[in-house]
Amino acid sequence: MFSIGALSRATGVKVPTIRYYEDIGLITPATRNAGNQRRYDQSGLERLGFIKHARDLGFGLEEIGELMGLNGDLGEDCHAADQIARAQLDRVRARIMRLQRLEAELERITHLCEGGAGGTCQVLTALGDHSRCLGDHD
Amino acid sequence: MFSIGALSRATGVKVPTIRYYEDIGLITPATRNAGNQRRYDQSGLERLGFIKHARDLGFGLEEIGELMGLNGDLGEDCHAADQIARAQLDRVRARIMRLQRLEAELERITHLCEGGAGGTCQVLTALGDHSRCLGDHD
DNA sequence: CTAATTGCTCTAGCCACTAGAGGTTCAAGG
DNA sequence: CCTTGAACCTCTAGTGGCTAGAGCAATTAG
Repeated sequence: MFSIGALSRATGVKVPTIRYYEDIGLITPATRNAGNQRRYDQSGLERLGFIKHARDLGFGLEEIGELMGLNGDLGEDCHAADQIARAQLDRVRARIMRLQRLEAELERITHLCEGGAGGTCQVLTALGDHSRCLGDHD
Repeated sequence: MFSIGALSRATGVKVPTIRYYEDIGLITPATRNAGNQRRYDQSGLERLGFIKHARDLGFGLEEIGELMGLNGDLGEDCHAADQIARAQLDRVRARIMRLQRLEAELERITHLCEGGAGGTCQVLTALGDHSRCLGDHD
């Protein structure tokens, strides 16, 4: 049996975050000892580890709740899990593409400072004026 | 003179967001007409356009406030603007790298479903277990 | 036995909005 | 001039995913 602090160290999830997950019903309320402190067993550790890993992979808490509701059998449940993971992959790819457009634009803008010849700052001008952009970020 | 709705259409910034920007002091309070409605002129339009573009480039509102406080002269101000832009570029690049690690991992996980042969869903197992990951996402 | 650490609950704050309630003003048509 | 409907006003509360702090109670190491 672990305390909440031990669980936190074991998973890398902060103590208030664990309590928060309990509050919103993502994990079932922990059993309490005589002094009203939360105690966790191995399965509690595994569940929180699952959540941590899924969070690191960018899944939202609601999706994580869905994933944890699946029982792990092959078939329907596996298909559902795969669909959630694929949706996340699509989102990640979309965000990467968007950020790459931003990167290109910011790179261009930050190069403007070097050969500044006019009377006003080209960096500020570029930031304020989308029509001077090369591509369509956003 | 534009109404808040006309300003919204012209810039692509939603009406409640414009009011929010005024509330937090990012834009100076608009002048009002006889009926207490906000009226904007050309310079209000330009300022909000600047904010919109900078937001699209991923700058935070606080940074945008700093950028707008710079007067656009060459020299110190231009250097300051350039530094803010470069910091943003660094952040964007860091986020891209992190997301690319996630992409690789999610790609691997979503491929597990196809040749599922064992008794439990490999997708769910992979989601729950970081030690099975190839790289260090996060 | 005491002191330090860890735990408890509760409230409030972060960012950048978004939604909704309930009321007022404006612009166009008759 | 009057009506109607859209656009405007203020205010409060909610979103996600936590984080911080106050003010206590329980545990644990020495």
